[in-house]
Amino acid sequence: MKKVIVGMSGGVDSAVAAYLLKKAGYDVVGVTLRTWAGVEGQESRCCEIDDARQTARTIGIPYYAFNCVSDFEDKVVNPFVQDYLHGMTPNPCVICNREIKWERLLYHADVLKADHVATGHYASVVKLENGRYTVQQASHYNKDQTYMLYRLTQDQLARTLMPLGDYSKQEVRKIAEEAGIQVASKPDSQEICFVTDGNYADFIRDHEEGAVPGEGNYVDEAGNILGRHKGIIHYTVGQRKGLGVAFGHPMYIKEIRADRNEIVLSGYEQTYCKAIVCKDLNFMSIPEPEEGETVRCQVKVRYRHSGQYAQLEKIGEDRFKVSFDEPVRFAAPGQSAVFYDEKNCLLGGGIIEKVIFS
RNA sequence: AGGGCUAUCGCCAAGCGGUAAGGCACAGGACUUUGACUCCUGCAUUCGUUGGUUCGAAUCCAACUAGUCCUG
Repeated sequence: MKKVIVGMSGGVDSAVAAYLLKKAGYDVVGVTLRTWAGVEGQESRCCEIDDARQTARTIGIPYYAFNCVSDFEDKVVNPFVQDYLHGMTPNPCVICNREIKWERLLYHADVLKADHVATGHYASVVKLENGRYTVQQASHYNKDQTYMLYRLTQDQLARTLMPLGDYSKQEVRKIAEEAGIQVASKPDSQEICFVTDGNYADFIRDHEEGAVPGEGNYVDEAGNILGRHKGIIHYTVGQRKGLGVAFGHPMYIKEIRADRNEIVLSGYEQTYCKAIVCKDLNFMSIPEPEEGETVRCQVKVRYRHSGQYAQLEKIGEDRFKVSFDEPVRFAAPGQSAVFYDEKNCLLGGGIIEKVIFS
């Protein structure tokens, strides 16, 4: 009998993943990675141990909770804070998946002599004819979570099971209900798991030893001063609300210039970009393209992006230029650009380093 | 002191004789394992004040008040 370690967050999805694997005949062990010790013992929404433990008991599987708070702090939280201080818009979940979740689950799988690890992501692991592993979008596109998984390595994928790829959220809740799982109707998680009150600026201030950048100017693209901002950590590219300045029409943050403590505001049309430069790449369905080679694919510059066709081109060491067929809006440095092939599988992805508007 | 200009929601702002656009902000809600975006809903019976002209005024006229600029 194959043994599998299921990462359980305390929510419905991972609970049903564990349940389905058990039903399919696997020797299932539930594991929760404790990533965050909030004030007054509040846990983050990615690791609610009490719910996970109760679910494991209901399903009838062994369960362990492991602490990885300091690891999470080092690899996810601190880089998140630093990115914000430098005017970028980090995407902690994609880092966490590779560096924490899979890394630690596989470690525990080895210790517990398990063959696989599994999660409750809405996506499917696929082995291709070229021998590589990739992740295919969920059949129910509106819950597809492949965007968050593009950084997983071949070694990680080789041992990964994702049982929920063909289920809809409604089906999952129904299965949970029928199995008597208590969290069947628990709300979906949302927002960054370790910023429990949704206030990033305060969180960053609390986690930064040094001074955080203060007030500065809003400027237009020509450099004219349009007003004052509260400090760059309060803003992100694409933001329209909460700017505190009024114009006759909507204004968006086009760019954050951390070095000059300036925020560039522009109208709707000016927020489109035609290309981006990515770094820190990871390739899945294909090996990393050579310099001079170009690859056609579809690219998402954010979770919930419908995607845009583009051409990839290696322009240097761990640097790729992504040229869009049609301009896209609100690509933000620090966010991830995720590439898909024609079969809706992950081709690869990287972190947006630079946005090219014209 | 004289002359010009302006006074419309907390803020910006359209309207130019026919019965108060829009944006920001704010309040709800939808969407969401990142940030943002987006989408619904609500938000001036009233246009500095007082009179007048008119079937009808924020829109025209007068006076007053306040702000602003120019001249002295």
